[in-house]
Amino acid sequence: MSEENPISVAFEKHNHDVCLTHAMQTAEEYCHKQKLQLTPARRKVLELLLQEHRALGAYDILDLLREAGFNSQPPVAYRALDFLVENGFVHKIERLNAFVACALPGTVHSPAFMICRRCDMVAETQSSSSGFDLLANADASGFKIEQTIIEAKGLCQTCAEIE
Amino acid sequence: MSEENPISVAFEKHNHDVCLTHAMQTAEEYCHKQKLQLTPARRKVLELLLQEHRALGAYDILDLLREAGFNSQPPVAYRALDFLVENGFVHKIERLNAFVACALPGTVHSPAFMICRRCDMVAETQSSSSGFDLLANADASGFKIEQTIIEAKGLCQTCAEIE
DNA sequence: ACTCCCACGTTATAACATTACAAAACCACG
DNA sequence: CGTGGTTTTGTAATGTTATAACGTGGGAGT
Repeated sequence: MSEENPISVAFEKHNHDVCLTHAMQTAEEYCHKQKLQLTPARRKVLELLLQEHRALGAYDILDLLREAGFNSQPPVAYRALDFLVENGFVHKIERLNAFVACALPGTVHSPAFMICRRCDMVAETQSSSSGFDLLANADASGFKIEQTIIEAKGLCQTCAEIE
Repeated sequence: MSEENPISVAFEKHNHDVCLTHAMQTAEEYCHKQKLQLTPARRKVLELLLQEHRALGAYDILDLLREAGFNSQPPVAYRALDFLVENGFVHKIERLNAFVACALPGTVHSPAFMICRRCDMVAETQSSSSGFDLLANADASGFKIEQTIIEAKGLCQTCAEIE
């Protein structure tokens, strides 16, 4: 299980408990090392995203937080999400205005996402940072890229079979 | 989004009148061929985006429409934008929740964008659709990509010099 | 104990987007 | 023509996503 291929892990069956535990541990350690506070709200939001294993809107998260006894004003969720995104534990999916737990926490990576338009499943994959035109053009125009988002919309295998 | 910005010049100087006229002509012809209606509101929105030559939010567009004597309820802008996006005359920049006129109207292309975080300038470029990992992974997992968005955030040359 | 920083509590509001339904304009074809 | 279906628009209301602003409290270092 720990040898799971990172590619499209979301589209394959696997043990959530294990990946949740592992991801939380990674986050703990990272925060400890960096002297960052993984406060209850932040921890809970990360847990929720890992548990759900899909993209959640900020207000979905807010609802879940409320159920868990947390405060439920929007800033509560957004602050936690900002923290988690900043530190690479969570990614924002711009197309969906939603958030998803990182599949490879604790590693520097340049993610790309495949988003099923039918079931809203989000799978994280790696984008190579070399060999495509965007970077070459950026270079030529003097643009300094700091971060690139890549989001592919389409149909996951399951939904493609259904349609 | 509705903020006026002095640095909002393209990364390269060029004659807006010419590109506006050309783009409008292209749109006219395309719509005529496809039996699509380039109605006054749709035409005006496209003109506005070409004129401004930067990304505008839907409500910015709405304001400009109002100034031009059009109706100003949100659906007016969103309907026009939907039409223009569907037909490839305008692209949506997901990161900014904003819209920008296509730099290559009338051609099938897979755009990528460079977005300056300082001046919100948006430059369109081409993304090669081959040779990067996303597609390979998608293929391997059975995901059928229909559309990919690529948005790079960073600093344009001008802003990089200022900072 | 003081103070600085960070995180949180809370209210309010801004910004972005859609639903729903009625009316009007357009257009194909008999 | 005219009439029926399709597309577009008018309009009100509402839904969804995100941030501003300002005050409070708690822990670390001095």
